[in-house]
Order: sequence, then C-alpha cells, then structure tokens
Amino acid sequence: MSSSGVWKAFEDNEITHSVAHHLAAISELMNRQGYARVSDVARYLDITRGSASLTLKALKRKHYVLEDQNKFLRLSEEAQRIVDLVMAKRAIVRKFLKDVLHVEEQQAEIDACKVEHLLSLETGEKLLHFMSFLLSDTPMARQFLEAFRDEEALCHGLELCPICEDECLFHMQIEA
Amino acid sequence: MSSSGVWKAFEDNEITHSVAHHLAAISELMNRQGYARVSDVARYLDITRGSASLTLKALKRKHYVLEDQNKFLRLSEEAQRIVDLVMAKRAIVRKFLKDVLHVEEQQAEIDACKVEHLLSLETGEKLLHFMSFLLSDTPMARQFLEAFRDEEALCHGLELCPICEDECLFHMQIEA
DNA sequence: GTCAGATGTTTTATTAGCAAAACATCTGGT
DNA sequence: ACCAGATGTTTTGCTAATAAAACATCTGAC
Repeated sequence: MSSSGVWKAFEDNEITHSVAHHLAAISELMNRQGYARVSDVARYLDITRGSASLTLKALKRKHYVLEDQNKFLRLSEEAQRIVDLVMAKRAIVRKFLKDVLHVEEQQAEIDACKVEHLLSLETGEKLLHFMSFLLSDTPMARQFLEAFRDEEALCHGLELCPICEDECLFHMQIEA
Repeated sequence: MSSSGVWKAFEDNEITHSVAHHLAAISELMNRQGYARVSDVARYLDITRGSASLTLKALKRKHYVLEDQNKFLRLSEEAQRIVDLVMAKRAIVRKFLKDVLHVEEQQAEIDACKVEHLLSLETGEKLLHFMSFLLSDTPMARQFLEAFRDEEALCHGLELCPICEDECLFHMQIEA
C-alpha cells in the first residue's frame, strides 16, 4: 500500500541545491577573480555573510571547502569534481530545453538550475548521448529536427495543432 | 558579479516536493480505497502520524486539503489540479527517460520523482509535444528512433563509441 | 462495560537554510 | 595613531519537514 519509498530518495542526494551553489560560487569566483572569500560567496549568491559563513563552516567540516591562513577558500578535489558534474548536467539540460524543446531562454535557465543536482549520473550521461546523436551532422538527425521544427512552427499558428489536440498536460493520460 | 538570482528561484515553487507527495497520496488513496485519513497518508508515505498531521494541518489552513466531520480528507479543486499536473509531468519525464534515453527503469522512476514538481508548465508542455512527435507513427520519427537505438546498441559493445569518445559529462565542454 | 488497538494531536527535538543584528577583527587612508 | 569600512563569526529567530513520545479520543471485541 505504501508508495514504494521512491519518493523519499529525494533527500539522499550527494548534495543539496544550496550546497551545489555555494560550491559552484567558489569555483566560479576562483575563475573570475582568482580567489574566493566568505563575503565574495555571499555577494555572489545574494545572501548574508552570516548565512554563507555558517554553510561554509559545515562544508569545511566535510572537507569540501578548504581555507588558507588568510581566510581564502578553495574547493577540495572531491568538491571540484562534484561541481564539474553538476555544471555539466545543467549545461546539457539547458541545451536540451532550449535547442530541442525550444523552451524560452530564461525559463530553460531556471528549470535547468532547479534540476541540475537532482539528476543521476546515468540520466545525465544518457541525455548527453542523446543530444550528441540528435545534434550530430547525420542526415537522419538533421531531417528529424527539421521535421519537428516545421511541425512546431505549423502548430504555432493553429488553435489546436494536429498533435496537441487533446494532448495538453492537463488532459493527457500518459501510459506507464 | 552576482549569479543573476536565478538560483534562488529554486525555492519559489508552487509547492514543495513534500507537499506534492502529501497531496498525491490523498488523491491516490481516494482512488484506491475511496477515502483518506491522516493515518492512511502517513502509512502511504512511510512517515509518522504526527508528521503527517502537522503537514496536513498546514495544508488545511491553505485550503488545499478539506476535512469532513469524520476526519476524512479530500483535495480542493485547486489541489487536485496541482496533483494532476505534477503527476502528468512525472509521467512524461519518466517516459522520456525510460523509452527514449533508455535510463534504467528504477533510476528513471527516481529521477522523474525528484524533478516532477520543479519543471515549469512550459517545459512540461514542450516535452509532451516533443514526445508526441517522437513517438508518433510517422516514418521520420520511427527511423530516427531506430537509428538512435542502433547507434546505442553498437556503442554498448565498444570501449569508446564513436559519439561518446571524449564526450562523457566529466570532460564535455557544452556550448551555451 | 471494559479494555486493547487504532487514530489524531501536541510537544519536544533535530536538520537545513535563510535573515538580522551584535560583535570581533582586520585593513587602508589620513 | 585613529577611525571608517570591509570582513568574518556568533547568536537569535524563522520556516519546513521530519521523528519520537506523550496524550486524547474513538471503536470494536468480548
């Protein structure tokens, strides 16, 4: 009778959304200006120094963030690996939403950001693989994308496109 | 210098993951057994009655959950609308992961569950549209899927498939 | 009618993440 | 040397979601 416990897996992620962004902030700040302090992270994320200080303290304890004598922060190898993976997932999802589904730019950005740290490695890899094939220069892929774009453009002018008719998310019954 | 505030949009969702599942539990229990009480929801979600009681109390206050004289719960129209949408998003994402990307069943289930309530309506609709086209019976779509499946099967036996070579998530530089 | 078990609520505690404010420290300009 | 401003930390308080335990209530078996 229970819902099989799958939903509780939501929590046991390697990292939370917040942590992902604290780590990513350090990574990005290092690239942009060569250093990252608590205040820089706080400014970057638009949170108070106090909040950043506490979160980063926890991340130091977990050896994700290292600190030198002058309070300058850097990522451990482990943390950098995590950031790189999360950023790669965000990029591939964003690209899929924008270039294939044609989701509006800003919305694609937001959705990719929400989802980035939640997708499994397997899903990320498979999506990358799919995108590589879809955006490759094979005639097959090109023709397919063209056909989809045409169909989409066609639908845009219609009240009910041949595909969408009775197939909005509200009314669809999607088979398992 | 700040990261443009997109990441904070993570929080301002219509509902949280937890709330989505509390509401979905009521919906599902109503279908399965015709009624839903606090205890039923707690059992279904595998949490304590106390926890369910508190969360549901908040949802009653927000008029998402209604209660009759005998403590039997039901969803408001608003809440049912939300559940239907979230479930539709989960279904379409699961189908995409499983049937197109060929993500392993259990993992597809988990990833879809994590992501379901975070995707915008626009993204959900666009994904549905894409899937409708991709899984339609047009020769174009069928040939494309076949080609992708073949390519995938081919890669499966190789150490480095022609596409994947140097294109894992770790090493990819995905253009914006 | 009584008692056991199921059900519902409340209280206490925990974790994560934030703000706000007080406080401590450090740094640069004069 | 001094003071202002920047920086870092800590404390207090908030919300959400959980567990655990105490408590209240209801229901059914006997």
